[in-house]
Amino acid sequence: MKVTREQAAQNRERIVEAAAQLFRERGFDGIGVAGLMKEVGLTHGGFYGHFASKDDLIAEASACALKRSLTDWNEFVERASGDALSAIAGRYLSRNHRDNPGEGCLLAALGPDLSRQGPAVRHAATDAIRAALDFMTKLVPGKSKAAKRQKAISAYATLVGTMVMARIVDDSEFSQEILDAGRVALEE
Amino acid sequence: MKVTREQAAQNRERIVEAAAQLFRERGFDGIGVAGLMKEVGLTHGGFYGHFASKDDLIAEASACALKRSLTDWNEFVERASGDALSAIAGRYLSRNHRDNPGEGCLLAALGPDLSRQGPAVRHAATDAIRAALDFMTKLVPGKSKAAKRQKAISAYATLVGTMVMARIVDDSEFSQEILDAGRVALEE
DNA sequence: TGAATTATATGACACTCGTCATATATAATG
DNA sequence: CATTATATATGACGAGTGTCATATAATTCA
Repeated sequence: MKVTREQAAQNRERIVEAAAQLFRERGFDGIGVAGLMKEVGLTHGGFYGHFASKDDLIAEASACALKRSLTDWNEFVERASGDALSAIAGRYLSRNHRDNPGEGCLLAALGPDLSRQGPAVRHAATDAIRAALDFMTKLVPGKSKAAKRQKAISAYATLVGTMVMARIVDDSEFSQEILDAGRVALEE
Repeated sequence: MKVTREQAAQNRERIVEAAAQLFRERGFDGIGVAGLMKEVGLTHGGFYGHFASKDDLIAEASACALKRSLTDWNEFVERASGDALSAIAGRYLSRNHRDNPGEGCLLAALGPDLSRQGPAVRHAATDAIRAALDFMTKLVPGKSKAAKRQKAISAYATLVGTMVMARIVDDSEFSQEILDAGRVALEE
């Protein structure tokens, strides 16, 4: 069975997108090549026509997810009335984001797992984090450029850490308290 | 080969401690039962005399690591001259902690992986997080009890998120900048 | 000392994993 | 239309997984 060049390219992209979602939902080890291809409607053998290895896909899917997050942030900010950081925090620290890691922030869904990956993955993630911080530095209030950057970094870290904690906790009231505390901290 | 009751209990504890370290270093899926027992100097079959399953061990090792972190914090604070939160932040956001996840904070090493675990693990983690936050609430400055608690939660989240980011980044200068930003944020 | 208990060792089980060689069938090209 | 190129399918490989039944040997207890 062969398909159009166009169709093939489209299949490749569907694999990357499915991977980006499933990795965030189940972890890099939580879904295998076979299961992934099945999800896209293909058989596992065809995988290696598109990617050199699973690690290769992990790098690409990670970059894809991070890039997507940044464009989402851009959208929120443009639509937002009021200060930009609160707009982002409101979206990021929502129950919706907490309960749907597959479509959310890669760092909150796979942060520690990323640091255990190979050089390619970590480099892609580093670039994306840099881009996100550059974006955020412009939004954040502060006297000097350095102060703004420092604030941007710590704000991002607070977002990630808050979401990680809110997802671990098995008591929904407690989880909500954590989300609220994060939002308050980013509003002063 | 049989050993003393005492020796057996000691072996069990060594398994838990080795697991607590290796899981933090390699992830829950990064080390198997066989490899773990080998590390302790036993054969893999003996594992099920001590634990009902790998999940069982994951729960116990997680609880062990979290409990240990809290007692460590207690020590730092008692020895510290100056404010307690800065003392904790100084230790937590150090290069030493960043480069040795196996002996560090479980949340920073396995946060998202914890949220994908079964009820037993998540419940143990929830209890430990509650205890850590209770401890931290006492240390943090603030007008009301509620304000102190909110501050404690966001401070913990900032610690975790900062460490997660600092570990992902593959540029050591950038990583240091992230650690510094976290420390500054927790000092105001 | 002799008998019962039990901590560990051995070895196997069914399964999943990532990877790849090969086959097949269709699109692209002349 | 004939030929080449190639996207996917099939099926297998070895290695690793968690789990467990059984054997062994030493401790514990009567």
